[in-house]
Formats: sequence, structure tokens, C-alpha cells
Amino acid sequence: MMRTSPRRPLILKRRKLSLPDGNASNSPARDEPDGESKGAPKQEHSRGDKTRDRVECGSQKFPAGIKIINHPTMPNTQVVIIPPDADIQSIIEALTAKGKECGSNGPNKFILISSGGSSRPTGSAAAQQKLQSKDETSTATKGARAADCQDGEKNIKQSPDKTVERAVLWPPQVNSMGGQEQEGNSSGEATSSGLDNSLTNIQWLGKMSSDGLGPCTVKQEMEKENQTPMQEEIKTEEDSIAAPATSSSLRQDSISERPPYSYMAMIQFAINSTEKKRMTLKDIYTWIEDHFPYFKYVAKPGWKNSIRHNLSLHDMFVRETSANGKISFWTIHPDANRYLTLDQVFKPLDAGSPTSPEYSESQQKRHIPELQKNTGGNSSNKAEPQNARRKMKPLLPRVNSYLVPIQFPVSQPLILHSSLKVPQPMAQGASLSGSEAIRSSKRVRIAPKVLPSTEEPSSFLPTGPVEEKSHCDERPSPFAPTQSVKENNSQPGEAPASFPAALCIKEEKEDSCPDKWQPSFPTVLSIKEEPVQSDEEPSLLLPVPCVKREKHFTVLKSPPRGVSDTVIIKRRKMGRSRRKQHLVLPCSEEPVLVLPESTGSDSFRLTSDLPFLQETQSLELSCSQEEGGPFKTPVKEMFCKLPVSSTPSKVPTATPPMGGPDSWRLAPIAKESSELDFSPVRTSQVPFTSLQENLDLLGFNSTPLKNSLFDSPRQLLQTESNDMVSGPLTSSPASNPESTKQSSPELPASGLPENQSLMEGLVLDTMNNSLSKILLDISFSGLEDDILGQEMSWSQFIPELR
DNA sequence: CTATGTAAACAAC
DNA sequence: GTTGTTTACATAG
Repeated sequence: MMRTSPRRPLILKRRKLSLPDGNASNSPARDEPDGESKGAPKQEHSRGDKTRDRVECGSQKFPAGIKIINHPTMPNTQVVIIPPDADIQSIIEALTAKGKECGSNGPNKFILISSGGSSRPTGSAAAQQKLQSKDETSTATKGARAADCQDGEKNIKQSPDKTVERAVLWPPQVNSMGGQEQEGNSSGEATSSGLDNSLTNIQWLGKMSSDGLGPCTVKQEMEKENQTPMQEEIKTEEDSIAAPATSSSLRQDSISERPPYSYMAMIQFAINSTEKKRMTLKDIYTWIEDHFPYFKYVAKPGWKNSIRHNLSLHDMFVRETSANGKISFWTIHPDANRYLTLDQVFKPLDAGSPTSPEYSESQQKRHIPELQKNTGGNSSNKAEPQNARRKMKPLLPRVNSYLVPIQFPVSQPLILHSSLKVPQPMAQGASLSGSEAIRSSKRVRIAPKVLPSTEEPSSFLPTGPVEEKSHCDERPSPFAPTQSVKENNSQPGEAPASFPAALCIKEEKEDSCPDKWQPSFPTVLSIKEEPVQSDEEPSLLLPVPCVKREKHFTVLKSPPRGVSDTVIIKRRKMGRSRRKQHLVLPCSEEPVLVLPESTGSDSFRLTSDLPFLQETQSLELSCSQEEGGPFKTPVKEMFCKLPVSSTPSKVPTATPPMGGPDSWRLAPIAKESSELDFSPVRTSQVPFTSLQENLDLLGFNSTPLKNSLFDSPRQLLQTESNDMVSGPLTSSPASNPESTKQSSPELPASGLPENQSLMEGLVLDTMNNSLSKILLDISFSGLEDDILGQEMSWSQFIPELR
């Protein structure tokens, strides 16, 4: 587009540093992005006052059974208890209307929770409904000729791999291609064949929509939502719905329309479609053309330049060269790879239960679609015509929502203790090994970003954060560690038109504990800047060893995969601008690695590294779970990140150490946390908890959210029970015991039922027209009194909760 | 700002 | 010409 840039600056420096890794030391330090969260604007609206009045009003309009109470501490916020059978949609609409009427002075934020408590049968049902078969077609199996890949240079071809197969679901033919991907690519012949395929692909698109996925999700949802009655949700639809009509149109679109995925996402799809998870540039081009005809027929040739640009720019893409050095393959850094495949994106939510275990992640992935449309922003609510656009599911929602544990301070601080949550265990098993755990979380705060207050925690009670931090402090480098997972992604999401804006849910993940590390030290910040090329400066900054160079790890990584032959190349460090920074490391691997430098491996680990490790693990978890997204930001990690290249600006900012462009590595957490914290409460927590745990928590917190994608509010609420409950149970046993011990042991295990401390709810912000999922941490008086003794429980307020 | 997308100038092959 | 890197700029959010 723009053509402008008359002047192209000349590029003064040139690069090429790559290979020699020997030195390696480059990478500097870290950086972290810290996220940014942009703060949510806080708003303080009037401090409340009227809230209470409103209640009544509101209640009137709503269906019976709904209870509305003012939030004890948050201005303009009301808690709406919704009976299980109520029609959420209508309630939301009514609340929205109500909120709007009131404007900024009245209640404009509503925390919706289901009174159903334990009984939420529906949830499950609902969940199920979606599923369905998805694959009939899948069989394509043909491709299987496995094997292939040898290494020679020539074989670039990738072998078919599983992923591919899955992908197959929709585009059968394509798959086949995929499977083969290649063989011929060298010359391009593929194209010819490609054509066909592509066409077919298109078809599949249509098909998808009609078949499995599409329809369900979209349509069903719509229908459901429309219908008021709640119950039927379940079964009816599936088939009936399937509407065919659109298919034809869809196809067409597919060709002409640009896929809702970013280049980064598409590259990941391509790479992950291969067994070895590596692909040559050319194959990437081919894969994209085959799967997204737009690029073959419509896009300007410059799209390839963009692909290359993305490969070079994002750290998550790592170049490896074959042993002989002749071929270069692009791979995805293991820590950042969520193993997304196109089919995952496409599928609606079902995920299969049964499907592959390992890939459970796929399930998780689902994100919610967002509403916004690409172009303009308007969207608010309108409806979008249906499905027109829904062909491809956007990966990540651009929007976010958080899942944040929150507590309502009823009169005082309550404390909640941990709860646990576990979301799903991980996804692909492999990587995550480590942590799977569950964790309790401790945080107390109310937090939704959504809410207005964004303030600084500090202002309120520093304590909270501080405390947490303290833990962190242990580690030498404060900043380093963290990671939260953040996810975000960005994909262009398209949104399905189906939901009215209001309904859309955004998810975000929050990282919960952001604070941990960074808070206190300003030091961190400094890092960032970049030395321009440098090589090592970063290290200076960071005392810690963490810095790593990429090369090292990279190497590592490959091995695991079996590819020993390849060498990784990755480039160097930083730079200033957007350049990729390179990740620093995958902690997980580090251990494995031999780190040369790590002198005392142990020592290093303990100290600074540890955090990293932990983090990583958590990251992984998150990653997998997250999925999605991540595309870009897949995981944020923290690790050491190097100095961030870009944005020097950060420096000044204090706390946040990093922020990197590439987010996946780091986490923005810090920032967020700060935002979140407003709650006066904070407290409690188990002192013991290790960072790790905390981290894990974070991860989990986020994960759960993400996993679930709810298409409708109702689902959201419903899920809560499932997720929460089930999660803990299942996971807990397996996972780490330790975690449990600390925080209240009892909780985890038994816990939920009675005192369930966690509950998911929705936050409807009529000011922003946003609906976000939140996790409420509610404690009932039973268990944990220790803390404050008095805690009130919501149950008092709301018997139904019990 | 950040994330993306584009275009383009180079560097190495 | 292809593959990679890196700038620069634009734009949406």
C-alpha cells in the first residue's frame, strides 16, 4: 500500500552475522517487554453512589430469579446473579441497556455470575453440543507415505505428518498435498497441481462451513443466542442447522478474500503441518498458496517479501540449515510453538475430545471470535450478517479479556485462598513436561482490566505486590524471570459476524501475577537499549547469566527433533528496531543444554536461571494451552530476554523491564499486574509458594480462559463449573503435589464443591460494550478462616451460590 | 505504543 | 534470481 516512502533510507549497516556462532555471546540480555498493557483507562466514574438505586430498577426488568446487588467496593458496578435457566443473552441486553441509560454515573459494569453453582449441568451438555463429527472426510489418508524426509538436500519435501492429516479435515485434497508437500516443490510445479488443489481448497472452505465446523459454530450459536430459552440449546441444532446456503458464496470469497490470519500465523500453520516442523521458504510459499488461494491468485507478489520479512523478524522462527549447509529450513522455536495448524483454527470448538490426546491443545485453542471486523471499527453491535465471513476462524482474538481471579471484597478484604484451577493440562504432551501443575492462586484482587480502575496498585496498597515480589526477589535478577503468559495474539480476527457485538466475548488472558518480579527494581529497565549491534552489551547489563545467546539453544533444539544434522543459524542480537531479538532461551532447553557458559550449571540455575526455568515451563504450558495464538506473541516469556531491540524507549520506563517486540518471550506481566492490582486486599497467599507455582498459576489462569472459547455468554458461565471443577480434580492428583500443600490443601482437592472458591463469571461493561470472562475467587467461610477470619461469603449474599 | 503489513535496499549465494 | 536481513513507513487498535 503505501507507496510512499520515497526515500528509502539506505541501509547502512548490513548484517550478516549469522553463523558464526561461536561467539555467541550475544544475546544479550534480556529484555522484557513488559507488557504493555495499555492501560486501561481507568475511569473512575463517579464513585458510586447511585449504584444502589439502580439495582432495583434493573432488577425489575429482568426475568425473575435474577438478583442484582451492588458491588461492595467498586463503583458503578453491580453483581448480577443469574439463575441457571435464565437467558443470558437477554439479560445482557437488558443490562446493556440499563448501563447505557445510566451513563457514566450509573452502574455500567456488571459482574454476572450464575447462581447455579454446582448444578450446572447444562454446561456440560452445552459443551458437548458442539462437537460433532468433524471429519468425515478426513480420511484422506492417502498421503501417507511416510517417510520421506531424508535429509539430503533435496528432499525438501516434507513428509506427511500427522498434523497434516488433521488438517485434512477440511480440505481433503489439500491435505494430500500437504502431505507431500512437496516434493516437487523445487520447481514449482506444484503450482499446476496446486491449482487444482487450491480450488478444491476453496471448496473445502465451503464445505467446512457446511459440514462440520462452520455450521455449528456459527449457526448454532446464533440460533441459540437468539432463542431465548435456554435449554434446548443442546441438541437441536446440529444438523438442522447446517445451512448450506452460504457455501457457495463462501467459496468464492475464499479466493478473493484474504485469510484472517497474519503472515506469522500462516507461517506457523505451514511449518507445523510438517512432520519435522520445519520447512523451506519455498515450501512455505507453496503451502500458503495451496491453502489460501488468495495468495496465489490475488495477492501482490510482494506477499512473499512479507513472508520473508516475518521469518526474519520474529524470533520464533528459527532458521536451521542442513548439515551440508545447503538447505535452510525454517522452524519454530519450541518454546514458542503452539503447534497450531490450520485445522485447529478452523474447527469450531469441539475439539475433540477423543481425538488425539496429545493434541489436546487444539482444543484449547479455540478462541473466541471477536467481533470486530477488520476494517473499521465500528462494529459495535450490529449484527453482522451472519456468516458471511466466518469462514476461517480467526486465530486469535484481537481483543482480549482477562480471566482474572477476583475477589470481591465484601466488607473487607477477603481472602481467598487459593483455588486452583487448572485448566487443562497441557496439550501436547511433550513439551510441557514439567509443569503441569496446578496451582493455586493467590491473588486477590479484583481485577479485571476491564474495570476501570487501573490504577496503580501501589497507590493502594503496596503491600500486596510487594509481597509477592518478595518471593521473587530471591532470585537475583528480578526481572528476569517472569513470564507470564500472555497471549495475545493478534490475528486479525475476523469475527464472526454472528455475534452481536455485545455478546462477543473477548478473552484475554491475563497474567496474573505479574508483579512478581519486576516491581521493585528499576534496574531492569535499563537494559533495553540497544547497543546497536552489538554484541554483547547486554550482558553487561544483566549480570545474570541468563543471557544467552541464541545460538546455543538453537542448536539444542534441533536435536531433540531429531534433526541433528541441521545447524541453526539464527542471527544475532538486537538491534534496534523491530528486529527480532531472538529469544533467548528457552529455558527448558537450557538445562539440557550444555550451556557452555554456565559455569556451574547448578549454580546458575539456582540463582538466576531458575526462574527462567520455571518460567519456561509455565510458559510452555501456557503456550500449549494458549495456543493460539499466539501467534505472535505466543508466549511471552521472559527469560532473559535480551535487550530488546526495538524500542529503546522503554528504558525510561521503569519497571517494566522488557517489552519486547517479540513478545512471545516475555511477558508483560508486570505491567498488567500493576494494573490489576487495585485491590486492597491482596494478601494472603501462601508464603511458600514458589515462584514457580505462581507462575504456573499464571499460566493456568490464563489458560483456562483461553481454552474455552465460548461462543455465547451462556457457555461462558456454564463452563465455569466444568472447568474449574474438573480441572482441579483431575489435575491435581497428578500434578504436583507440592503445590497443594501450601496453599490450602484442602481446597484443592475437595474443595470445590462446598466452598468453591472460584467461579467464573462475566463482566459486562456497558461503557465499552465489552463482555469479558472473569474468574471470581470467592471464599466461603468455611475453610479458610485463618486469614481473616471473617470472611464473608458471597453465599450470605447470595444463597444460591452455595 | 504495538502489531501488522508493505516496500525496498542490501548481502550472500 | 533466491533467500535473508533490516530499515522505514503506514495503519488499525
